[in-house]
Amino acid sequence: MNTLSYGLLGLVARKESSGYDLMLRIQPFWQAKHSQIYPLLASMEDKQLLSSYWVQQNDKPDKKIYAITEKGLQKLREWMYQPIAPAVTKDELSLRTFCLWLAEIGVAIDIYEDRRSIYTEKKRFFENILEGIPEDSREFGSKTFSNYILATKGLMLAETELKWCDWVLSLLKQHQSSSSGQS
Amino acid sequence: MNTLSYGLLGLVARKESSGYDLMLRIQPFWQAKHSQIYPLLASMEDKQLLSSYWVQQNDKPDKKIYAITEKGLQKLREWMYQPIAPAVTKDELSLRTFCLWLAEIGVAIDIYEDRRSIYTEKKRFFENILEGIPEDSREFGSKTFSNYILATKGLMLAETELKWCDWVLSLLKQHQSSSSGQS
DNA sequence: GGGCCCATGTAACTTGTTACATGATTAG
DNA sequence: CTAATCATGTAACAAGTTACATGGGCCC
Repeated sequence: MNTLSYGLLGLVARKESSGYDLMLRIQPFWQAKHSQIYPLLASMEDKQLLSSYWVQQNDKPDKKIYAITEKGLQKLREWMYQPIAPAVTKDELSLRTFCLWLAEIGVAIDIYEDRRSIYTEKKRFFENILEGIPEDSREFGSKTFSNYILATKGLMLAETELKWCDWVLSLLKQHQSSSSGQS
Repeated sequence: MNTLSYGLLGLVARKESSGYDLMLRIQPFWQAKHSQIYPLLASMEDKQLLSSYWVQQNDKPDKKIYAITEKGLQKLREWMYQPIAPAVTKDELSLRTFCLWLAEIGVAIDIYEDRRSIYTEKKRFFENILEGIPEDSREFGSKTFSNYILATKGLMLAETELKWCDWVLSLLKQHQSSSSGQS
């Protein structure tokens, strides 16, 4: 069982869901495609950690709902006592930043403005989630406590990234104006 | 050519380096093992984007230093005009947080305290880097400008993660004391 | 004497991506 | 009429990890 499998198991444990829905809900924390998720769910069903049933829908394709089994819940509880792997971040922007010295300043500004708008959107995304969590669902012990603290983290990080973009842009624009007319 | 290859090319372009050194320097921005990096460097040499020579050392194993070629530099410049992929983050802690409702509060506290000390260390790491960058090496155009803005970002993010851990811990401890004696 | 750092490399495996395959409904 | 969303799945490939392999110097 890999980490993603446990993540899916954890989501199903809180609320039975379709593979498609799990794929969407796990995105903010673990970017995985449906083509990776569907086979994992199937193999967890083979191992009897999950059970499933089909739900017919009109106007939409039918969906397969997964629920956690007692065995799956047991497996999840054990997982809670295992050591936690450090976070892995892979951001092409950082690698691109290594090479900023060989780009024109206009290109550099475009790069960080693009990133700025991505994080503005991300900030809004987490703000919306937080607005949807009522005060009485924010205490430890409730299943939504996780949502509350994770959305808060997402928001805080998005704000920090935004602040950084603004700061970088201010440095770049300052340089641009101070050296205007020199080229 | 994948993203990691361009990242390595970008580092070599700023300073010729051994594979081992590149492996260490790229860690904060792209976690890759030496077993992935060495073959990539070899294949880039095959494509004549890099050249190499051996340096003999006493007391340490000999090392192979890579330098960028004109063709490699050309390739890097082209890369600067390509679209940038969004950041990918995979943090087991987030997935573990989904399942907090089925853990005891003591276990939860341990988890976030562990993470707290990791980010305290990370903060120090970036602070040290920043201290090593003199004022006059912080302007756009210099190769160290990248180091300056990336280290600043690393520091800002580490501080945010730290603040979040502290906040989560305060919620957990508050809950712990308010419900003490109830179990 | 045990373990870490330096330094390079390969082999076997797992994880993750892209592309293929299907198809109805809805919004612009 | 074009694209997106919902919904599931597989096949081929690329990316990344773990383990194997070697070996001197240094610190405790």
